[in-house]
Amino acid sequence: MRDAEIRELPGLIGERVRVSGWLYNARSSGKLHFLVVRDGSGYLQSVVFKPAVDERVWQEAGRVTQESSLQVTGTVKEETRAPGGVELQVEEIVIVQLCPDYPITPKEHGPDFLLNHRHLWLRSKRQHAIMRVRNELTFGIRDFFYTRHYVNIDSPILTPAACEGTSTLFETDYFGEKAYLSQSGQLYLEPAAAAHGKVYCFGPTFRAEKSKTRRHLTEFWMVEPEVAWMRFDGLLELAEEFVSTLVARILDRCKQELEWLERDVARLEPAAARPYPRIDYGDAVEKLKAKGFPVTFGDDFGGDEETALADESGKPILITRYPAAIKAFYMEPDPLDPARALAVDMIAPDGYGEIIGGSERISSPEKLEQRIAEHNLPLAAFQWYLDVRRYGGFPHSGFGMGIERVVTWLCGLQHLREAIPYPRMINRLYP
RNA sequence: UCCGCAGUAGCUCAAUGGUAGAGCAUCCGGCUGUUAACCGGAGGGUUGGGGGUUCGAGCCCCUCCUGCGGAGCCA
Repeated sequence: MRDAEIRELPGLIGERVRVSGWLYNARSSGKLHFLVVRDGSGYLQSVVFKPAVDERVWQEAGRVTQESSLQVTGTVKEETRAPGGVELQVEEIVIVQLCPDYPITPKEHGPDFLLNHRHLWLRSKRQHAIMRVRNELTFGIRDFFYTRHYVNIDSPILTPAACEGTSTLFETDYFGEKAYLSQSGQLYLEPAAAAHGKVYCFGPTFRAEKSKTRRHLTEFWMVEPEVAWMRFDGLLELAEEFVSTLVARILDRCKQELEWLERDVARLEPAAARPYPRIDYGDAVEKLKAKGFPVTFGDDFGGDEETALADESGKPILITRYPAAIKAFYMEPDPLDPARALAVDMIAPDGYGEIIGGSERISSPEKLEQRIAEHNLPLAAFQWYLDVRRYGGFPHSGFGMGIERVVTWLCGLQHLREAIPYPRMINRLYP
């Protein structure tokens, strides 16, 4: 007899194993108990047949409750009637802890109830699948950059001032001074690009905006590459290659999870191939006008507008060259039209919204200083950032991608809050 | 901050202004192949808080609280 994880069992047919886990669900008839055990690596139908076991084992099988921790020992058997094609013929059961009144039943629950029990909700099959996809995505991101010789540079979370001067920040006391939780690692990444060439940061980001939509969290994870000498065209190429590579990886390695999530994979497959459609901001405005949206040149797009612009094919789209006035201060003006910025947003299809925002950065110290003044930002706080231009200025570009929005899209979720283990939103800090 | 929707059993939801109900969960019983198993029985309620109208309020009115969705802002 050996200890085994459930994922190994298809290769252990006929062997006697012990599995440690939790009771996921139970069904019984007069002389049979079907105990579905989960151990994190999979789900196992364990069959207890009354004539085949001691009376004590039969009694234990009858009293074990949902989510009780237990160890089952028996013989692995190929069985087409069992989910997964393998089941365990039980000889011994040890209940480690009998679980009383598990709150989350196999029936429906509302979002508020489930979020109050997020620490338990994570055990459910659907949440398990989402976290597996998230895990594959974050590992795929690091793999993507590592194999292309990017260096991971972690940005600080506690910062002395607003990075972009737009969003509302969480303020905290820092030994008598004010400090803020970071809303972007980008500004700290640019100096590192001068040190290593190709860099990225990957960490939590905080926005104190009182947003109440399915697309917003107050704490979310963002990955931000920054590349020295990369111009705007190169940035568009990078964003496309990045997202298509990640989608292909998920389709290849998370088939089971996407099936459990009932994700329409055919809707995701087009995004695994390049190129993605690109549309100039000005053309996007015209397209929206033709569709009856009350937009004028200079407006930013809302959720409905983004959805209307999205491609029919299931590919994300790139919207390029936004008006400078509605974009961040550090973005390089378009040489063809200084009122525009070399900025790009990537919009996921099917209403999942913006997943990437990026730009070429201003490389001239004079131009940057002027922009800081125009945005009424405190010049003194940005001296170190201006140094990137003063001491060997160079063209560079980068973007930020929101992890939860991508997970939401990949998994086909209705709400961003399911895409992170412990969502932080307005009115929700527990558990 | 603004607009809209909602709050009834542990959970998901019903209930013309007239005796508060069902399914699931829990407990008891039945069934040798179940797939959110099924069948029978039992217990379980200050209808979010406060005030008002009425012979009578879960339902109508006022107010507060909480949650959800959207706008703004963004990834």
